[in-house]
Amino acid sequence: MGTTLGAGCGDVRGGGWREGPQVSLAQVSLTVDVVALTIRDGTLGVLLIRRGQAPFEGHLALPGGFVRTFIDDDGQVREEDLDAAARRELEEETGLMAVAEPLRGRIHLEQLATYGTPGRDPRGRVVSVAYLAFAPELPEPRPGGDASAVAWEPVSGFSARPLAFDHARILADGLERARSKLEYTPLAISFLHPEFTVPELRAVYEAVWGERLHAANFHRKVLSVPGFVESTGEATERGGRRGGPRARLYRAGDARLLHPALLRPSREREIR
Amino acid sequence: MGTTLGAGCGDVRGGGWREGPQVSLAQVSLTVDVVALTIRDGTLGVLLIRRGQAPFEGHLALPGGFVRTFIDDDGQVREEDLDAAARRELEEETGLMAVAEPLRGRIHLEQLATYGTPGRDPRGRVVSVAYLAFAPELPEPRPGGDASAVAWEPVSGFSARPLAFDHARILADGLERARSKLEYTPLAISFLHPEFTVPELRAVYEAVWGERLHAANFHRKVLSVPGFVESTGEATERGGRRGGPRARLYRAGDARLLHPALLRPSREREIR
DNA sequence: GCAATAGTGTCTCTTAGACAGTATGAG
DNA sequence: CTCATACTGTCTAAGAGACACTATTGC
Repeated sequence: MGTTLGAGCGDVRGGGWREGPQVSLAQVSLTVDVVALTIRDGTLGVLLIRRGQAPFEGHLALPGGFVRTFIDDDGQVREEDLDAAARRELEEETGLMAVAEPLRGRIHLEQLATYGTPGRDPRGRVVSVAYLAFAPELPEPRPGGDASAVAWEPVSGFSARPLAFDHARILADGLERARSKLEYTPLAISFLHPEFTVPELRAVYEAVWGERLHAANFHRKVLSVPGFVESTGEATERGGRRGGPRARLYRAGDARLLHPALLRPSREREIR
Repeated sequence: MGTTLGAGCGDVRGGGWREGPQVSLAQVSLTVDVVALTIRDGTLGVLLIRRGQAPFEGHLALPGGFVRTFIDDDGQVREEDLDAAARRELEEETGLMAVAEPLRGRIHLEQLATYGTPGRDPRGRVVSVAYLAFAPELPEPRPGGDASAVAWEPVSGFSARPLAFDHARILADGLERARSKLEYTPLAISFLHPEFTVPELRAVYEAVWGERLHAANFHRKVLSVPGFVESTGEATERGGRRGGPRARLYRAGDARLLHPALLRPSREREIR
């Protein structure tokens, strides 16, 4: 129990609480953790670090860290926004900012959920705001911050190696959110470069959902959803690795929601 | 700027941050705020309190308050879970616990999102975890905690009276989440008593979505979605207020997701 | 009786998904 | 050439939504 638990500090507001144990307002440490997903070699990968210090030293974990308060030279307090903290941790701890500067802003980042179960962090009361990031294929990251190593790991095998803190739960929630968002938003395109083919888009869906899709129906479906993709008029320079015609190129359309949605074939099994 | 901003406290972890301003780990105050929705007289209502003290004294606000740390008589620190804090604030600040004890556990409560923009609370760095609650029609609440008044307000008019803090934004996010969840989950049933009729269920959808639905098609659709509702074999004692046959009674089925989903008719307009 | 409502029948249009089939290009 | 692949055609079954219609109740 290292940090100040805030017992007795904070401005206590009057009235309304009951007899019984002494009560104080919780001052908590706030962290952000990022579930960053990408597609590498046709499989879904998540960015994991190996922790360089206690607690959970040597364990795999999601990139993340404490939200900060900056104190400028003139004494002005500058607080960090949660979204900014998530983006900073992702860039800093993985070297992505240095390695892939032109990709800044092309990484989709959204808040996932907040985890505050007492005891989730042995250092004391630490509440974590988790974020979900979708990134196009990126170069190998480089460790920074308190990470001793960092790498894209296939999500299929993550359960084999337990993660630090409650990060396995956060990752599971992030994966479910990602799988669900692919159904009714065009976010799959966030995994791709600005110009892409329909088969590449299908590969994203197959990797995230973990199942094969019917190529012909997927193709027609994608083109029939208004605003999903927009033709560039161009085609790839060469055919696929094993031959075939050159695929046409598309870019993102202006739709923010897909209607009708692309539903997962296996949905029926999760209904009850 | 009342509360301790945590500058300089907390266990600083080594390495990795850049030159420039002095940096410290943020110790924040943590609050929960609840967007509690119900259907009253066929219209969607949200539970609002009138704040009894500064800041925003006299303004309307969502029920909520600080997450607490309890210190038992033997000095043991007992931290409060976020979900528990949300439920406690909802019950305490509105008197619902005393008024409607048998309804505890019948109120659906889920985490909505976390709001931590610097400056959102004039008292300092206060981060709020917002929750969304669906409740069946409840008796009038009674003020408690730091609320000087509390009431169910129709959501249609909330924008006329600005809410404290960033609660208007939180309410808007909660409404959108609720509207969306009705499409693909059976949560509309959370607004109803254990036995209900299809027209009552339709009234929930109409109130939350704010649009009239086609009664005949809605009826057939609800009965055709596997596991949505389950017949009790009974019917209401009397017909509607203006006549008509007695409606059959149903209870919740075992589905956790609706497939196929019930889509909002007006969805097309929000797509781009 | 009249008006409102619960619930069913049925028709049309759209969509999902299966399958067949053609054209293209790497090796 | 062979074979995988991009893409199109077409058929079937299911669902969404519109409309007509019957049955039942309060007044």
